[in-house]
Amino acid sequence: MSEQHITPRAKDYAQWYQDVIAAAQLAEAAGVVRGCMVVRPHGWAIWEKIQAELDRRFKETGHQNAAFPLLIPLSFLQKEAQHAEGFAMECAVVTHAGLRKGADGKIELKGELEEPYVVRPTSETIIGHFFAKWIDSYRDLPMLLNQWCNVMRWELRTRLFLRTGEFWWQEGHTAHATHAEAQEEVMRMLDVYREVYHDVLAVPVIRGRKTANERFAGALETFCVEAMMQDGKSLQGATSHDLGQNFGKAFNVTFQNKEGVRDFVWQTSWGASTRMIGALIMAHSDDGGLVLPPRLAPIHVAIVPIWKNDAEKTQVLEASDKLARELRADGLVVKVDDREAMRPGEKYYDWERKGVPLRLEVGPRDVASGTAMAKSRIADSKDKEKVPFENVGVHVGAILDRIQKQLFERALAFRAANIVKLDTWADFQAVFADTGSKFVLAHWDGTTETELAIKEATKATIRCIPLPEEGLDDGPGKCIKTGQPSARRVLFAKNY
RNA sequence: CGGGGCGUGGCUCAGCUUGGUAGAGCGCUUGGUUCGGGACCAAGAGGUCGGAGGUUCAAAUCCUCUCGCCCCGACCA
Repeated sequence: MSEQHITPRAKDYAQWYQDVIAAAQLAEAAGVVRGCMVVRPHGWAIWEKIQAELDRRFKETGHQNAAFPLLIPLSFLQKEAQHAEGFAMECAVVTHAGLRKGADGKIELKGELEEPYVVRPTSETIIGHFFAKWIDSYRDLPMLLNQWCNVMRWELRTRLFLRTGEFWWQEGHTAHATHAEAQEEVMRMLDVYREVYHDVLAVPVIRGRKTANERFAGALETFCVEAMMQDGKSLQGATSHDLGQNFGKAFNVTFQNKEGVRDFVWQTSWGASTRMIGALIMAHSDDGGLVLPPRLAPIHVAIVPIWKNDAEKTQVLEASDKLARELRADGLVVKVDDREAMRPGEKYYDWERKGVPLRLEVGPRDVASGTAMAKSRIADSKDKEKVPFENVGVHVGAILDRIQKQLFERALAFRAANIVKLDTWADFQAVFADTGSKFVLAHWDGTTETELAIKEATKATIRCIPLPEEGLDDGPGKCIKTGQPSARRVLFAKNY
């Protein structure tokens, strides 16, 4: 409603990001709770769409949803040493239950708990506990669960959607009889994430394996999908972990195999969070505000009626409502913007900053000609096209499909223009000078020491070791920093 | 958690140096005129100046503490 200024990307990318979120009313800092956010209805509607797309695919691949406690006994966290170490610093802890009125009349804490609870930063431990209870035979496997929930990580520095104290996500947890089966699951879910990013968010991603240094605390291997943002930085879009038997051993999750031999289960976990909304914003949005791919847009079409007097108003509103009814019959969400106090131009800006993919203008001239003026969110403001009232659903559907496709292609082209293979340290440093970043495919000698030295020197990190299927490698070479032998190129970038 | 910046009607900010009863623009409400890319006129409503304590006859302003937000770093995904 109120006019919002959006800082241009070129001027201040971080400020632009915040402005887009505010202008589209996606979320805001809670303020009263440090580092936490309030997701406003428009933001949550996008999340619900993402959830629906993921959830459908989880079910199609045999998973069931369940729910586990928000609070985890502190002792659980301690059972897997690496895991505990990895999350120790960011755990919020519940130490008291109940309140009472103190001597000064103020509310104070009452009963101290014998064993404190940790507010879940992730649920491997508590789910491990229940897996141990539920799994006894190879016939109980595989166990394929997922939960949609919120988690808390006490981050020192937060940014809306990208890193907040509390965030919403899904975490899949599975147990298998063999390592091979678990490994298959890890890749299957990684591909689910890739599919949703490509087909729904219209954001191209690169699948890869994390280095030991970047691995999930407690995992054997961590895989990820990495997406390029418009400033050339990378954002980890989702992760899928091969937990090996680490949690099986920590929580004594065992089963008897066909031969009657007892063994620890092989587990996986995989997750994607509200951070996906951050990826969406930074991949597609522009200086005019939010840009949403049609498949995620809570509102697909905004119809703006244009009138000068009551007679025209009646006429254009009637036509607009009719169009809306037809489009809704096709399953689209349509708003007829009949607000009296606002002129058409202001309505255009309003829907644009909210990311609505398509606007239809319906004025007296349009009613006379039986067509509406259609304006795609990603087209130039002068670039409007006529859409006939007749079979409007077919035409609008085609335009929305086209926008979905254009967004993906635009993002893909941007990434192609900003991904480079480099073989000299000087070139490498030049790319990451100041605040610069691209996707750099370069050789690395495989040691954590070199990885950290490169980070120290350039702030770029190894985002992943791309899977062979990504087709980004071209054989062995020499490490860009040390000159030592390297088997393959890895992906470097600054990251969110 | 270290360094820096900022908290004043819904929003952007002025006022603070040099204490003296809180301002502007936008937005909002009402009425009217407008309406094909951010309209205009008129009349209104709206603020314990982030919070607590202190100094003072008097604090948005000075001092101390504290909370929150933003940026850089460290940590993290």
